[in-house]
Amino acid sequence: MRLSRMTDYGVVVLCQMALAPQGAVYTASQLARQTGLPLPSVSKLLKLLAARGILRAQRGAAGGYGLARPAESISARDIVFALEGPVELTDCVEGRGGACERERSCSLRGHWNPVNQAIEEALSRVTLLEMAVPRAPYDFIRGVDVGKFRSEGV
Amino acid sequence: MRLSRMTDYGVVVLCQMALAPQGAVYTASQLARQTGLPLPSVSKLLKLLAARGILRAQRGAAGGYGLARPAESISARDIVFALEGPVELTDCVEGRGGACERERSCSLRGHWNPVNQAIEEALSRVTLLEMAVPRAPYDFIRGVDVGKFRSEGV
DNA sequence: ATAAATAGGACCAATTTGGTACTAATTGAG
DNA sequence: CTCAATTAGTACCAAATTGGTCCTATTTAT
Repeated sequence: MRLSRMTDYGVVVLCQMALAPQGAVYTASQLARQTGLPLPSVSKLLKLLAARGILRAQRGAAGGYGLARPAESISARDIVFALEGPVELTDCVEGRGGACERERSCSLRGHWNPVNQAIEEALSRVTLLEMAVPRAPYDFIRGVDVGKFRSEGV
Repeated sequence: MRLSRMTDYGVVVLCQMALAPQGAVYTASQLARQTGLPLPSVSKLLKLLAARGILRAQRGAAGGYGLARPAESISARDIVFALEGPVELTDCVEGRGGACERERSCSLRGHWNPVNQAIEEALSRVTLLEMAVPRAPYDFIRGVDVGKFRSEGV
């Protein structure tokens, strides 16, 4: 049970952006360099995130990408949704017309829904800012004050 | 964000078995016929579930598969674990030696863990019995008494 | 004008996945 | 004891998905 590598990349890239002051823009190549990820994939990723409203894109020379909202109001759920679509653990999800021809008679219909919802909730509770705050190697630092950290611009 | 089709099949097959009295055995072909799923896949599935201890296998003539434990003590987490391995949303999960060469310096390390755990919890809360209880088409029946339903052997 | 950047496709190679096929081992029944 | 039914195990194949590449168009600051 895994997320695609693209989603993983997405979080890495977004974390990088989350640590800059609001309004800063990064180019695709900057982000690829800083994260060590392959440029073409990062580029594709950024286009997608911009199309889904997570990022704001500025075209043209001196353009780039920036967060469309503050990092604390972007959740893991937003990112997963943007890059993988809705959480539907199986083909059989209620409220999708015609996916399964047995829908009308199927007695299993909808049984995964509570699990889907619980997972969405879990993803919603984690914000990008929380994911972006660096942890010291091997957890030497504990109880970091997120707000303080952020204002220091580290 | 999805489970593999095999896991989906697994739940369908297990639900079928959950509705029989404890100790009943089904052959692979019976289950394939009853569920309408392809026999070879069902067969492979059952072997796996038996190897992982979810099912108990009886070899030889008049053999077959039965639940190793009552349906109410098998969780969705057990099934997902058996068929897909541990919930690790990304490559970067703490406590897996050597998966990522940047582990020592990585500041993102472990940030998915809370999400992984929340998902495991969500899966653990749903039992096979709950998934197996038939729902009337379009939710005409509500508030089924699971225990009562079960003892009637429907 | 030009250069730097995003937008949007088409395309390809590698991996994963679902499905198939075959042989071996086990066991109940006649 | 023999046979037929059944699971166990393995190797393999085809199709789908995925990550990655490449090229062309569009936008925009200088």
